[in-house]
Amino acid sequence: MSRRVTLKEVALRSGVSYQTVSKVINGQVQVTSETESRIWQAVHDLNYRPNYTARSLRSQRSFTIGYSWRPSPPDQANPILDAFLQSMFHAAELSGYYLLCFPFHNDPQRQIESYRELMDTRRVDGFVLSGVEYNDPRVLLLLEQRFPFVAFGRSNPELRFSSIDVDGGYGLRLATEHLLAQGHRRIAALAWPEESRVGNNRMEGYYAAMRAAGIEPLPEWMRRGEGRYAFGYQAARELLSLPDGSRPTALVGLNDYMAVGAIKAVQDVGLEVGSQIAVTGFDDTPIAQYLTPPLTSIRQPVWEIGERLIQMLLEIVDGATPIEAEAVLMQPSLVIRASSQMTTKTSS
Amino acid sequence: MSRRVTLKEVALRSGVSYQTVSKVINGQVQVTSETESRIWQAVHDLNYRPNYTARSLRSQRSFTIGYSWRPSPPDQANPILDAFLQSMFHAAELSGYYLLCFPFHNDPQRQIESYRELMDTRRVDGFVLSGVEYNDPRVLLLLEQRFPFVAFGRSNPELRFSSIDVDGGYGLRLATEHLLAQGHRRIAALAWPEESRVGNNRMEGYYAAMRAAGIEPLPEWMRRGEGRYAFGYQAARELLSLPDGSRPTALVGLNDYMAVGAIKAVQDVGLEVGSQIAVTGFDDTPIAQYLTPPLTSIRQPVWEIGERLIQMLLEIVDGATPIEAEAVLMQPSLVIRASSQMTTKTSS
DNA sequence: ACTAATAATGCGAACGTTCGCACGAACGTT
DNA sequence: AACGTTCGTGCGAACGTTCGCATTATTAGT
Repeated sequence: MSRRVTLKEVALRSGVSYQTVSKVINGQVQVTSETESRIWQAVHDLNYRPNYTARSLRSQRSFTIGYSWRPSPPDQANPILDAFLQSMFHAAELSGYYLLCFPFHNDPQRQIESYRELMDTRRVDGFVLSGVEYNDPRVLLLLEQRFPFVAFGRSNPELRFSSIDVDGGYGLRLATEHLLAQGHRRIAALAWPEESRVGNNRMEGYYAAMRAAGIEPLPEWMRRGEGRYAFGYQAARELLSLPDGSRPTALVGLNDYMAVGAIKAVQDVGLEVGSQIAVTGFDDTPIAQYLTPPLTSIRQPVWEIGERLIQMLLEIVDGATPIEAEAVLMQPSLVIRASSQMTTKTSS
Repeated sequence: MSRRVTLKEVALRSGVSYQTVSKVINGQVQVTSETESRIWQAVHDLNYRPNYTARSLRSQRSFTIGYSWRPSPPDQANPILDAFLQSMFHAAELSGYYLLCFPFHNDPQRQIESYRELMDTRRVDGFVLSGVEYNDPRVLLLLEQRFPFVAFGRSNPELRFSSIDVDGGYGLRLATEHLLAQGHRRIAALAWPEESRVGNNRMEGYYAAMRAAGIEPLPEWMRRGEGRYAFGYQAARELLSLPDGSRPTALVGLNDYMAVGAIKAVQDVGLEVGSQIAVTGFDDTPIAQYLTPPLTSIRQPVWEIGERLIQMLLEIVDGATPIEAEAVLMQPSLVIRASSQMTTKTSS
């Protein structure tokens, strides 16, 4: 924690003014190749690195991106957090940026305060948002302040900002079509409440696939609730006790936790998952492949999302010209495992 | 992205010099209660917040803590990452600090370069390390440079630095004693390779508990390998095919993934987990409670660890007097579920 | 009323950069 | 030979704070 090498020392050692050293380092000026090499030599000898804070003060940029996310409850881990963060760190580092992470506050007032603080103190140059909701106060604040940000997920259509979202409808279409291809006709859904935009998006894919197959889903096949194990279990029990003609033979879950609950319910009533009742999830939670049977699920291109989000944000932050907001939609992929297959052959 | 309020504007509005405003805000000086209230009024009216960068440049502190961690493979998520990060964010925020997160590089050279960069550019005031290894290059670098840091986990005993670790030995003692209390006598272990300090720590608890019960574990009960599902499965199969007299009736896993693999192996040979063969894990991976049967596991006090790590680090960073390095050991707790109980009653 | 002490405030400098402009030297052009 | 150009480099200022000391206003002590 000792020495600090400054521009002046480099200048002294290479016999030019310190401002010239600065310009050479930033490639803003032509100098004799001789002086240039002297300067670089000195930089190297002294192991000089520009003081980030000073550079930042002068150039009015912090080279820092703020990110905060809603923590998952302890019994329901966020399966993509690690990869999502790492992908952003890597992409940011390539452009000389770092991520500043700050705590998530449930109180909207307090939460907004966090964002304001970071903006007003000029601590970050932009934000990445995730888990945006309809009329998200953060989005409203940042749009109003014209502060750069991008979001993982969409909000109200009339709010214009750059975002990337996973095409959940496409994901559910894949899952539903896969089940239809296995011969299923009565396919039920474990869904989220109606207020959930993400949930509604995903369900569209289910309806699209069903109707394309000429099937009009029965209203009782749609169960809405909190996306947790307990609800998945309960809903599946109810679905399995429907009368013979309407009892589903397959269940699509909007997340893995509900699907796992459903698997347990199927097994508890003495039916076999896969061969008799098919189940699919969403998110491809790591341990899902180690269940008995392994869970068919839908995987999001997390790494790519993180990278592109950062690239989009830095274009806004760095870019000379204002960027048109764009909403990118990415395609998830279906990972087929035993929980949705007639043959009990364990894949994976 | 518009206005920026500076000290000077506040000063103008309250009729004092901007330096005085600074001092009042930082409570470094006495002023008339009248001027004081005028100043605070102006601060409030203009919504003034000190520019972080300028403050940082002048005071030579970044109020930022660096943290980087090794990402988990996609099929083996880190169960405590989310809570660990959030706990640190909260603790840091209380003291006006934020966390700067940066990518993890596998190449040691490149990794060290990341730390050097952040130190030399004065971008962070200290680091939190996790996953430290014997002769960890990061530890050696930071000690040599006398740069403030704390670690989650221990390293060589002769390297003196502040750290918090979970008493894995205690955890395994709890698990083993629990199994002994259920009447088990032949208890095998799914362990990590001998080079693993964490693994060796944990195993000590197993041996302690066994010997305290007057049992000398057979060498063949100890299986070492990579801490993954596949190894757990394989090792359990081998253990279950030992001759009658030495075949274990219980398995302790050093993590949940091995335990889950073991559960599958037990079921595949037609035995019942819990009533016939008991299995325990380590980490209390969220989905472990939803397995069939739910997995008994060991839970680390993650939130407390994160908070205390930050407190320790800030004492070093903020403290006027140098702090004595201390190695704190925290006690994990046993979460008993059906996988280790004779009665098939599902707890959880 | 005069000085000494104390309280309240102001002032200049510094932190380490980047930025814009100015300046001299070398160059080619008329 | 005098001129405009370009090239290489230097200089002063600024970014918005904090810090130490100087200065003035106030109070108390004789």
